[in-house]
Amino acid sequence: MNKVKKVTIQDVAKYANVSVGTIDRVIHNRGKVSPEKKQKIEEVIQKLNFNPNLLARTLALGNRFQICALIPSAPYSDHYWSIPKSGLEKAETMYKHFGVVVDIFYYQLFDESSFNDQAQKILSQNPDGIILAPLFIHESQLFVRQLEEKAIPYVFIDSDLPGQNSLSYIGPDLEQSAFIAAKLLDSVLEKEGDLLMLHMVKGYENAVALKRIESGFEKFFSNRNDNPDRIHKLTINSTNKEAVFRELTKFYIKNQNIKGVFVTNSKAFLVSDFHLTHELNIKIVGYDLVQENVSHLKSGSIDFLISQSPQQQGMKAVQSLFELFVYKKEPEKIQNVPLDIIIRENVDFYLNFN
Amino acid sequence: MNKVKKVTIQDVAKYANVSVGTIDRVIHNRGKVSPEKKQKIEEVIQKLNFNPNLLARTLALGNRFQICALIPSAPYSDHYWSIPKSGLEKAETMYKHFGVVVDIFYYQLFDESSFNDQAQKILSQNPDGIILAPLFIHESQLFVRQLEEKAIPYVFIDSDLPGQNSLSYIGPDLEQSAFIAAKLLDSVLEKEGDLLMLHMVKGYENAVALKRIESGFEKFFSNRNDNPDRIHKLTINSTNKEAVFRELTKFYIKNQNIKGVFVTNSKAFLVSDFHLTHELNIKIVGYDLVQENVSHLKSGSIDFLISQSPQQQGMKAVQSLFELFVYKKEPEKIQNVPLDIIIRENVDFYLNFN
DNA sequence: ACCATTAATGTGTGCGCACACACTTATTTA
DNA sequence: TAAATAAGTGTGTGCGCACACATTAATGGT
Repeated sequence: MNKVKKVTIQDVAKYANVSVGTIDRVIHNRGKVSPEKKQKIEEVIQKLNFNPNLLARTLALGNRFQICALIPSAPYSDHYWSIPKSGLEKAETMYKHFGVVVDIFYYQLFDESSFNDQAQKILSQNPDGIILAPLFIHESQLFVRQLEEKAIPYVFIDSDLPGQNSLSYIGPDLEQSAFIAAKLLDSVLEKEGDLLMLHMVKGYENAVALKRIESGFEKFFSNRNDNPDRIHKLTINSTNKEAVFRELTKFYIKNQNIKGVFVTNSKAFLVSDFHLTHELNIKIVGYDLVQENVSHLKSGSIDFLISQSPQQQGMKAVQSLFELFVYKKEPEKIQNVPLDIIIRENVDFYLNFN
Repeated sequence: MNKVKKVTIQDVAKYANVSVGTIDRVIHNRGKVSPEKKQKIEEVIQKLNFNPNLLARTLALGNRFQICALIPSAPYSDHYWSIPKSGLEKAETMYKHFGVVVDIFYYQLFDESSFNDQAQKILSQNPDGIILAPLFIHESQLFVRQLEEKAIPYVFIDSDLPGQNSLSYIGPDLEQSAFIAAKLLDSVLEKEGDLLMLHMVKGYENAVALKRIESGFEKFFSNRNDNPDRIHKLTINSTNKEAVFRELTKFYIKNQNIKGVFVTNSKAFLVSDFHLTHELNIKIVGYDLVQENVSHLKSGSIDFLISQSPQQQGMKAVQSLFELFVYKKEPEKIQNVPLDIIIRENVDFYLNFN
């Protein structure tokens, strides 16, 4: 058994003929060390390849890093937001031994006041770092301003709020994701028929994000010099089934040559439902592995889903903050996650979140 | 600052009116504890939600877990095997604080004797766990037998060796991956033209694996009652460019209606090269994000690559062994990794291995 | 009734580190 | 010249746990 005996601070001390206290001073440059010894010690550290034992350090310091996350609540299991949440939790169990605590606060998806309430609660806790899904632009900006006053670092997940001093944005490249959606739709369409890009919004959505998506989608076709009239856009101000059905009916009656739909949120299953009830053979590309989408994908009524590694987003967010706390390591300002292309045949591999 | 004071063994002791030694006995059931106290203590542990501090435990035990990995060497950077390797290393830095050491041993891809040499070296180290890429079936079986004699747990990555007592297999579902390849090829082919499934082997490959791939590929078309004559198979006993070109020339002259090729190893770029030099417009689906494949994908001469999360394989392997060591937790016997569908538009997101 | 077992419990030490504190010398200052 | 100050060092304690060992209480045999 080759016990790769770890080099300890004691070893360094013995080797350099000083006490551990002096080593400690050098490591943390607290001064009060004669230049000669300092240099000697630094050499010894090099030679012995000494690395402080993070375990012992954490134990001795007893430091706790409180990370607060502010994300939408998942009203039911299998809801989209339960996945980033599971990523946060997974990362917490990973890092909890190093004193990391992740407290998750939830706001209601269409209720800014709940956002503000929770934000204030978080502020009163004086956490060491924040993970924020800034779905409400204005409220998020206000919150972020307060964080900056308190010098609390924060990362965005899921969607970005450019122009802020966030430590990092961890999420999809939206424009590229729409470009991919376009390509996928095109690949199943035999190069003919019209296309619909369908937004469903409730008025609070990030308009910049939608613009990016539109631009990515259109870019694919303009790159090919396609006829721009092929692409239709429809915005429905609701995610309510009846409302969506009503609007879709109206639209499809006027536009009978639609062969493919790109649904720009996670509600592709609603459109799929509509197609099924009206026996329309129209292809669908959507976002996110929410339960309804998955079952429509498996039954073949949705063709592609684009998944933006939601679990990884949660994990990376915690990881980025942890590394900042412990190693003073600044993460990349933008961390784009993989855009997974999901079809019926590979969906199962993406579904197990232990 | 809400210091979420962690519950320690001391707290439990005080609360239960016993000494820490008794708590310790209960936790590790070393016996010698009166039933009443035992029950009392267990209740207190529940009530206070006591969780042993893994840091302190690791520090106190001073245990080191040596994991040896035996994988093919990566002759150049960007080689396929550098990715699982990076996964192993990433996991090591993650778990090194808990005493995990991952020693990687390399064998030459087409040299069984190098495999045996390294295997013996590993055995002489008496490691606590093994990660093995069992590309050489016979030699791997021999190695595994020796591991079992020594009761050293082992996991397979990349390819499975069914019928062995491995702790886990961490890798792709090959059959499904070929099924996906078929679907992708089909989706870009406008439902006509012949298909080629191309093996390149050097005689040492896992025949069972190839059978699985064939079966998955064929299943897709037979599910649709396609004409089986559409599918051609070719096996080239080399990965040498000249040899491959020669054999492909021979084949394409005889089979002029081929519209798509599925390359069953990571050498799709060779076929792509061939198509480019001979100006053939034939679609390609292949495996793995090796550097040459990526550049052909980006230039458009390869259409799809299927990636089998190589980095995750390395990470999960270490993780599985770690959890076995520390938590006595047996992993799933088969851990299939995601089969990522890679196209030009999303490849970049999969390429950064910090 | 005595000592020898055995069961049940408590105590002390070290893992590697950070940090407060104590201790030396040399250098000022009153 | 004594005392205060500073620069450079060493020592001791605790973080939470595991484990060897010391101690006490309960039971047995003769």
